[in-house]
Amino acid sequence: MENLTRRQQEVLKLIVGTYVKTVSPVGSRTIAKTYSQELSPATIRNEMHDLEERNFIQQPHTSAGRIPTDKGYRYYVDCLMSESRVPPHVVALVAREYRGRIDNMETLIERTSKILSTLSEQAGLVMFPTFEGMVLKRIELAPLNRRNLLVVWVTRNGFVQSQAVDMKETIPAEELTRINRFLNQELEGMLLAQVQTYLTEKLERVQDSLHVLHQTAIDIVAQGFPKTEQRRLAVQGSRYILEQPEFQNWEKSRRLFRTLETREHLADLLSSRPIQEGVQVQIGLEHHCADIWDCSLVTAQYRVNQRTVGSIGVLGPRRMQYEKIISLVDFVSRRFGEALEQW
Amino acid sequence: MENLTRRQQEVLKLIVGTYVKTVSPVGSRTIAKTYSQELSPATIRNEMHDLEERNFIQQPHTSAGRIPTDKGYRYYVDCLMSESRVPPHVVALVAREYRGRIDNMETLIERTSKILSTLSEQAGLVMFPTFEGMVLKRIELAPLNRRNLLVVWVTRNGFVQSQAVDMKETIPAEELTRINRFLNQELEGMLLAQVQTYLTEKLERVQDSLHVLHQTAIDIVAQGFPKTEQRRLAVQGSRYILEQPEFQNWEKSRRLFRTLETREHLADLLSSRPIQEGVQVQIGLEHHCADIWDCSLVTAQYRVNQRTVGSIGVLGPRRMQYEKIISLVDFVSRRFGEALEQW
DNA sequence: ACTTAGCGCTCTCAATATCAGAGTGCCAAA
DNA sequence: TTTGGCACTCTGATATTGAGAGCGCTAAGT
Repeated sequence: MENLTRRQQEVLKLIVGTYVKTVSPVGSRTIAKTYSQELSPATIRNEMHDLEERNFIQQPHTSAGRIPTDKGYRYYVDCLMSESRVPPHVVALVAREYRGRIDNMETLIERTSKILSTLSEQAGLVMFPTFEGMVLKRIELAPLNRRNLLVVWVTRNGFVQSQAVDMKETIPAEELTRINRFLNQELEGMLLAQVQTYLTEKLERVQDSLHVLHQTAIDIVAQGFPKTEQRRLAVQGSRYILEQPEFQNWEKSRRLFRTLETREHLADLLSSRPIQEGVQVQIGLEHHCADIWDCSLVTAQYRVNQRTVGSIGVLGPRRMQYEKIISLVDFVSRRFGEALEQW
Repeated sequence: MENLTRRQQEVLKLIVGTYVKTVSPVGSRTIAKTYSQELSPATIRNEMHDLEERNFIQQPHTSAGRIPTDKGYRYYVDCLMSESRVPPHVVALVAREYRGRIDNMETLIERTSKILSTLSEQAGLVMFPTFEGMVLKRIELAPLNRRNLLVVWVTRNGFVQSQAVDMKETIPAEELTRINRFLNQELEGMLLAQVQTYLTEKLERVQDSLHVLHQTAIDIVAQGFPKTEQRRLAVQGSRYILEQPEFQNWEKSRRLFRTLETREHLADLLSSRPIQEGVQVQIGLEHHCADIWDCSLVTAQYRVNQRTVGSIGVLGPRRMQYEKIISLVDFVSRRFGEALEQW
């Protein structure tokens, strides 16, 4: 981490704070007035000059005030920002949202992204939990017609996934029942990530009369393992970003919405392994997604029974209230994990 | 329908056609040049004056050209528009999209709304099929914990819905199995809309030793009947509307996105009973949704096994190529219905 | 060595003026 | 009924101007 003098730190902090509020470049007078000691604008100007040379701040044009650069925000987030707790009304609101009857996981997830977006006044993102991270409660084979079979997976926390399988030949009803019973006996309570390897190993060990049945069962499980949706992403409140003054520019908002609608990039960003525990902040171009270079992304993973199964996040303009958003994302990720567990 | 002279009709038709292409008010010179007979601009001006008095067209300001009003578009759609078939490349593209393996209904629906939006270059909307309109294949009861039970419904065409039920008291596993078997025996192949009444009537008829079991079964079905999602709506390509020149105005786009994100209004519009068969067109304020007064909505219902179970639509600026969009929506609604059937 | 007053300079933004171009409405003549 | 012609209106692009904000630099003060 680079060295900044105490005064430079304070100046940078004031610049970020003021810019986030006013959305217009911050001049030396403004800083001089809010600065703790009496100092003339000229002195501040000198400090600002240094900060600019070292690329913490920049001028949109000659003789305008300064705005923070990516690096400036980064330093702010890492070193200057004061920790903050979510305010009581947020705690209350989140508790209220999760208290009511929630019929299925989709609703829970939609509601969570809605919570994130209304409280942050920015876009709220929630990755659906990875299927592999969940524990199987029950598996159900439902024939759709002669050749197609629907495999329905119910996890212990009530998440349901289904996947159609195209069978080479019709399987008689009785055999299907036997396979179904066999699968439930074998797999109940197992982590879904382990299901396939477990079955294959089992096949190698057991060489009995049931061999053919086992083989079919493995086939069904392999083909019927949910393929899509693993990276499904719920987005709410993209309109908030549109309302920000810096997105009046329509080329920007075009690009933003392209990214938001495709969801691929976002899903990548959210599901990439984080470097460390806790809340991640990606500022401006740090996330390497050129279409939203002007946005920052604050993410956190959530856990169910100590196991990380997905992540949530907030996407907003680079100029955002990082303290507020970070504490919000942290808080909601925990509560969301708990809600998933209890449910 | 109001009377317009042949010439007035042709002038109106040309105005709509030209305006849709150029997005700027159409003057008398332009019309005079493209008009079938030789006529001077002055003559056209007279006709335009009449059309304006009768509210088919209007001037954005004095001495600008004319643009169609809602009434003008309506007349165009009802009387002037030439029928059109979807071009071969659209037929091919849609066929290709539906040919590939589709793993679950969500994917099918997402893909359909994507088809609508890319081909129309506007927002594509697809209502999920009403659950009540589908036929039950199988019902599955999976205990989540002591008090909660997950009811999983699988329809004949492979759609899966689940709903958690809060039981007053724990039901023993064996009894649950019996209830489950009973429900499957009784309800398989039944239209979901009829399930509840059927069971209640059955209860009244049968007064045997199984009465208590039946009672519990009915309870479970009543509570476990999927409540949400009935009006779930897939939206793709809202960004296309944002790109239209008339939505550069940011107050407009703000309102538009509010509507698109809430989805409630849209779902209402799509699920309201249509006046007649086939494609519906709602122009401008005809849909009584003030937030999108500048948009038109083209919708059609889709059927599975002769039964109407949902609808699809395209939302775009009022100035749209109605021939093209109408034929597209009509075409996709049929193909989508077929895809749902075969699936 | 640090701080500051002051001055000249630059750039933006809003207000204003100007002008060409498009299009109308209407009248009078064909 | 149609049309040529002309005066009038409104927009939109372009240029001009001036006030205001803010900086850099220098020289003087502490």
